[in-house]
Amino acid sequence: MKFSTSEENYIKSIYHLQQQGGVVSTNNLASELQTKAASVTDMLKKLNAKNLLHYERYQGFTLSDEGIKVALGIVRKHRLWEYFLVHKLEFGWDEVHAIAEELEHITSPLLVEKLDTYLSHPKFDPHGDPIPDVNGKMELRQQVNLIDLALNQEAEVSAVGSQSTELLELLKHKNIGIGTLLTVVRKFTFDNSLEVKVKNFPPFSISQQLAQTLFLKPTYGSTTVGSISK
Amino acid sequence: MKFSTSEENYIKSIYHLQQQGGVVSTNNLASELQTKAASVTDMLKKLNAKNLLHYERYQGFTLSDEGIKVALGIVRKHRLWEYFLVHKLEFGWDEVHAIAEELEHITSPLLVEKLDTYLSHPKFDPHGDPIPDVNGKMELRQQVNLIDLALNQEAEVSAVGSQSTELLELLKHKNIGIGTLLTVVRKFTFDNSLEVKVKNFPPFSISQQLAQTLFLKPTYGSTTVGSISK
DNA sequence: AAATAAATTTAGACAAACCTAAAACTTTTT
DNA sequence: AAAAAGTTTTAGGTTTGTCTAAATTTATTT
Ligand SMILES: [Mn+2]
Ligand SMILES: [Mn+2]
Ligand SMILES: [Mn+2]
Ligand SMILES: [Mn+2]
Repeated sequence: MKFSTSEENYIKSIYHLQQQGGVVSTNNLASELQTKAASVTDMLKKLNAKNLLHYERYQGFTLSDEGIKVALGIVRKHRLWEYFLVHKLEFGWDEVHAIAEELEHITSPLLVEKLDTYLSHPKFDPHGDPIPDVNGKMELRQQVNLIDLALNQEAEVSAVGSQSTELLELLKHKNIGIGTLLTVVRKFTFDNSLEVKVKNFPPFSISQQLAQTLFLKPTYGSTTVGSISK
Repeated sequence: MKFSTSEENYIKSIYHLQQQGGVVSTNNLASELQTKAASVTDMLKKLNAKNLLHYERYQGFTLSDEGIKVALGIVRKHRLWEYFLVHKLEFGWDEVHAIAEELEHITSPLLVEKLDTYLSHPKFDPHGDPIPDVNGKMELRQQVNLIDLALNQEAEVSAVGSQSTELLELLKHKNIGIGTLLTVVRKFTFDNSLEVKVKNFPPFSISQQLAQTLFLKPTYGSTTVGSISK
C-alpha cells in the first residue's frame, strides 16, 4: 500500500512517541507534529480505516504490526539519507534532519536499497540511532545515559538525545563526538555535574543537562537500553 | 518565493514545451502532464498571478523571465540527481527519470550545491542534456541529429531523444552509449537506414527510427543545434 | 458525588489540486 | 459569411489535509 507524505509523517511520529510512552495521546501527537488536535483526530480515523492503528475513541492509540512495519520503512529511509548527507555530502550533523524529513518520502524501494549498498550498509545514523534493515530489524545497541554511567567505567559515545546546533557547538568545543571514549572520574551531587576524562586530554567538566543528552556503550560488560531520538 | 510540487511540475513542463514550439497551448500542456485542460487553466491563473507567465486568455502562454529562472532551477536539480543515480548508485539510464521527478522537488538550495560539488560539477546528465549552473547558464552543445550527419564525418554521441528502456536495450546491443565515436559510411534512400562504423567493430546498420533519436557532436568543425529531452 | 478542568471528538469551513460538463471563444471548412 | 469543429475557459463538485468553535467524554478537585 502507498501512503501520502502527510500519512507517513503521522505514522513515523506515532512510532517515535510510542517507543517512549507506550500508548500515544491526541494532544501529544498534535504538539509533536505542530498541528491541532482536531487535525490529528481526522488523520487517526484514516489510519485506523487502513488498519495501521489500534485506536479506541478517547482512549489513545498505538501502531498495529502493519503500522510498525510502515514506520520502520520510513525511519530506515530517513536515517540512510542522514548518513548520506553527513558522510558523502559533508553536511554538519545538525543540518541534516530537515532535509531527511523530505527525502524520506521518496517512493522508490530500489533507490533505498541502492543507497544502502552505496553507503556500505551502515548500522547507525550520524546521531547514533540504529538504521533498520530491509526487514525492519535493527541493532538495539546497549546504551547507558552518561548520568548513569558507573565511575571509572570506560564507555564510547554512541548516540545523542538532541540534534540541535547548540548541542553540536558545545560538543565540538569539548572535542566529543560519536565514537569518543571517556570515563567518569567524579560526580558532584551539588549540581549533578561530572568530571570526565578523555585520553590525551586533561579532565574536564560536563553539566547535568549535557550528560542527560549523551548515550554511551560501555567498553566491557554492559547495562540498560537507553532512549533514542530521530 | 517557494512553489508547490505541482506548480514546479507545471513550470518545468512549460519550459520544455516552449523550448520546442515557442508559445504553449493549454491542450499541449495538459497532454504533457497527463491531466485535463480545465486543470491546466486553473493552474495558469495561479502562475500568472505570481508573475511567472506571459498569458492572454485563449491565446497561449510562455514563461516570464522569472518563470524561466525558476524552471532552470528545477531542471538543474533534476539532471544533477539523474547524474547521481547513474554514476554513483549505478542505476540504468532508463530507470532514473521517474525518481528524479520526485527528487527535483527537495527544497534545500545548500543540498543542490553540495550535491553538485560531490559530483564534481558535471556539465551533462546521463542522457546528454546540459545541466544549468547556479545562475541558470548551461553549455548549448553543438549537436547534429545522426540523420543529418555528413558522410565520413566522425562524431561523438552526446545525447538521446528518448529515455525508454526499449531504446537503452537496443543501444546496449549495438554497443553505443554517450561518448561513442562513429562515422556514417553509407546512407540508403530506400528505408533511410545508415551503415555506420565504430572503431574496432565491424560496420553495422542503424534504422531511421534509431538515427532520429541520436544526437552527436562532430569531432572537428560543426553545425546545428539539436532538440533536447528531459 | 458534584463541579470543574482537561482532553478528545464532531461540525462546519477553507485552500489546493484535481475532475466533468457546459459555455465561450477561435479556427477551419463549406 | 455561416456553419462546423476544435480549443479554452467557466461553473460546480470531489478529495486531502488543514483549521476554529462547539459538543462530548474523561480526569481531577472540592
Ligand atoms: Mn517527513
Ligand atoms: Mn538521526
Ligand atoms: Mn517532478
Ligand atoms: Mn535527463
